[in-house]
Amino acid sequence: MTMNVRTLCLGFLSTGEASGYEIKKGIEDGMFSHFIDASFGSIYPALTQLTAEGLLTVRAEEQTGKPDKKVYAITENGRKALARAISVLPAKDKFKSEFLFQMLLHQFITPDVMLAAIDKQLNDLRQDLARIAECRCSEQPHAGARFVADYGEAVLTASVRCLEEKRRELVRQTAAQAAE
Amino acid sequence: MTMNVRTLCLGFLSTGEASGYEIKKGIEDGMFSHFIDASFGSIYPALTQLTAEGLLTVRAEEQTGKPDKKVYAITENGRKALARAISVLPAKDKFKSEFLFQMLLHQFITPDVMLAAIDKQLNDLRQDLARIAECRCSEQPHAGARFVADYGEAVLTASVRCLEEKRRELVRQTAAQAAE
DNA sequence: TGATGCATGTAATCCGTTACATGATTCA
DNA sequence: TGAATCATGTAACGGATTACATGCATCA
Repeated sequence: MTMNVRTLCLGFLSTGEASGYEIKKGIEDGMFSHFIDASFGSIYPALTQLTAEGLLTVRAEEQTGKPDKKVYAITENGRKALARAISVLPAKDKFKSEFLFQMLLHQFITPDVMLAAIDKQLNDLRQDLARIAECRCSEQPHAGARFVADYGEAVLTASVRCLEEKRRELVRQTAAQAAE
Repeated sequence: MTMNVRTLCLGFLSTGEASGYEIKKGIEDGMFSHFIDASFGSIYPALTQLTAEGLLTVRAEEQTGKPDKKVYAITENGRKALARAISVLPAKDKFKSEFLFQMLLHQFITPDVMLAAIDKQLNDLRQDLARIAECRCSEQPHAGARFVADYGEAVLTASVRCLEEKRRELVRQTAAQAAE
């Protein structure tokens, strides 16, 4: 499966038309955001290219007060290309975590730096959870969205629980050492 | 925090000396593998560079039957550089999942493709869990390794549970539709 | 008046992977 | 004999991010 910005744009537009700007925002705070991100610098060229290939159509939308919009819509060929790209066994998930790298090498950092890192991580995780909950309410939850939301929620909840325990442990230990 | 191959090599070598080849293998099946990966093409140049900067030392080790090894060891300056790189608030975790992309857009794939994807995902997750369990036994588990192992296990276990349920649901639905 | 949001786009740059090149040994 | 493991390295290539460029409207 080729999971690049092209396929991502096709996927996003399969649910309705949108501009490049809206795609970026939609990815950032919709269901896609758990497992993907993309920048303007990659989205705009991809949309131009996909349109040239006939997988999308464009329509200029004039707006008063705001700059003009280029609204993209997926074509029949676009849907076919998406279906083809998506019908392949997915590659293994890729997960990169500076946080876990830090925790693995915790002997190089002070307890307060470690605590700060844990708190930041907890914060990030909780924000993600909140966003999922939001999506659940706003978007009409079709089966795919429910699947991704359930999966994300399960993973994030487990992370938070584990971290909260680790945090308590750390605080206890630090207090014990300070008391010596 | 700058989590690139350079920092990764410093981190790995902080636990003992190793060759480029051993670093690659060690990352692949040690605790690092949950949240990082790196190829030879990036490791070898990084080691050369770090040595030139005085953060590592090299020693050629002749071997009978096998090609010579270049064994790298971290220097005092290397440890300092690592500590500096690591004492910064970590960036947010990055997670990319073709699998979830597929599930979100499940209307474009057939039930059997979906089932195959789920089974592959379950397989990948279980392999990861098995590797963690292995690391738990082989490596002497210092606090950092235990932290990462616990975290990884919590997350992966939650994923597997959620997926198993989703799989049962899918099988039930497919059977019901076939019976119509 | 200065930041933020809306809106699009290009160019420089980074960071890494993949493929290639080389070569001995061991195991099936 | 052919694949796999050990071992190092370079070059081509890809894919994306960051920074830059532009410009109007709104809100504090």
